[in-house]
Amino acid sequence: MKKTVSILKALSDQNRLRVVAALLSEPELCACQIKELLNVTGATVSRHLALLIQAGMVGSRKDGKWVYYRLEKDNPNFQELIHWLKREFENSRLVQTDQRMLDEIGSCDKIEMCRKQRRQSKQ
Amino acid sequence: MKKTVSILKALSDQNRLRVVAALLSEPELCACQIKELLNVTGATVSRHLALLIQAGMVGSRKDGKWVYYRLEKDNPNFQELIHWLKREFENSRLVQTDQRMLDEIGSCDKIEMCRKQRRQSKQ
DNA sequence: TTTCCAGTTAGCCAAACATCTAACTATAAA
DNA sequence: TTTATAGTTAGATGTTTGGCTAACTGGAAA
Repeated sequence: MKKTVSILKALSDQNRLRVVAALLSEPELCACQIKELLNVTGATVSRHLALLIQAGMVGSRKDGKWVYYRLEKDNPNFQELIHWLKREFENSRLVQTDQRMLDEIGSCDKIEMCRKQRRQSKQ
Repeated sequence: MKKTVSILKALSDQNRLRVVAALLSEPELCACQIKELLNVTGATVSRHLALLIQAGMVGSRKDGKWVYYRLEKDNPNFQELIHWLKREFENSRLVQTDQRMLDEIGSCDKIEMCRKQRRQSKQ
C-alpha cells in the first residue's frame, strides 16, 4: 500500500505528469531537455525525477556529464496505469503543446541549448 | 490535465485509497461506516469523501440522516485505473485487514455502531 | 591538473494538505 | 415543536510539498 501511494503521489503533480507524457513519446530525455520543457531550475527537475525514480516509474543512465531518463513502460506493474494515463493525455491541450516543444528541443543541438540556459539563468 | 491531476491527487492518500478499496468490495458505505473503518473524526471523513466526489470517482445519495457513498466503477474513464488499483490492492496487507473489519462493520447494527462512536468521542 | 559545467543535495519559504474541535444544517424521534 | 443526531463547514495547527538559491560532486575539456 505504501508503494501504491508513492506511485500515485509521484504522478499527482502537473509537472511530473508532463514529464511522464514526454517520456511516453520520447525514448529518453536528459535533465537539461526536461528543464527546457518545464521551464524550472535544474534543482527542481532533479527533485521531480528523483520522486518518479523512487516510485519505480522512471529509470536513468549516466553518460558523461549528462543523465538520461526513460519511462519504465514495460514493467508489467504499470501496464494498466500507463494505458490509462495515455488516454488522459490524448485529450490534454498542454500535452499537445509540450509535444511541439519537444520536437523543437529534439532538433536543437544540446550543447547550444545548455549554453543558452546558462546565459538566461545568469541575467 | 487539471482533471487528471485532481483524480491522481484524490488517490494519493492512504486513507482515501482505503476507502476506494472498501468501495470496490462493498456496493456502498455510509459515512459512519467509513469513519469506523479509518478511525478518524466525521469531519475528516467528509473532507476525504468530498475530494473523491470532486474527482468524479465517488457518488453519494442521501437517505434520511445517512449519506451513502459508492464508487463510480462503471464510468469508462476509470476502467483501466480501477483495474490497476484492484491489482495493487490484492497484495496489500492493510486492505486485507480492512476487509475483515468491513465484514464486522457490515454485520453490526448501524444505529448501535453510531451510538458507540458517540460515546467514544465524548470521553 | 586546473577549470568548467550538468546534475544533485541542502536549506529556505510560501502554499497546500491532513487532521482536529467547534459551530452549523437538516432530518428524525420524543 | 422541541430535542437528538448524522454529516458538513469553518477555523486552527502541525506537516508535507513545490519552488527557489547556493553549495557540492563528479566527469570533460583546456
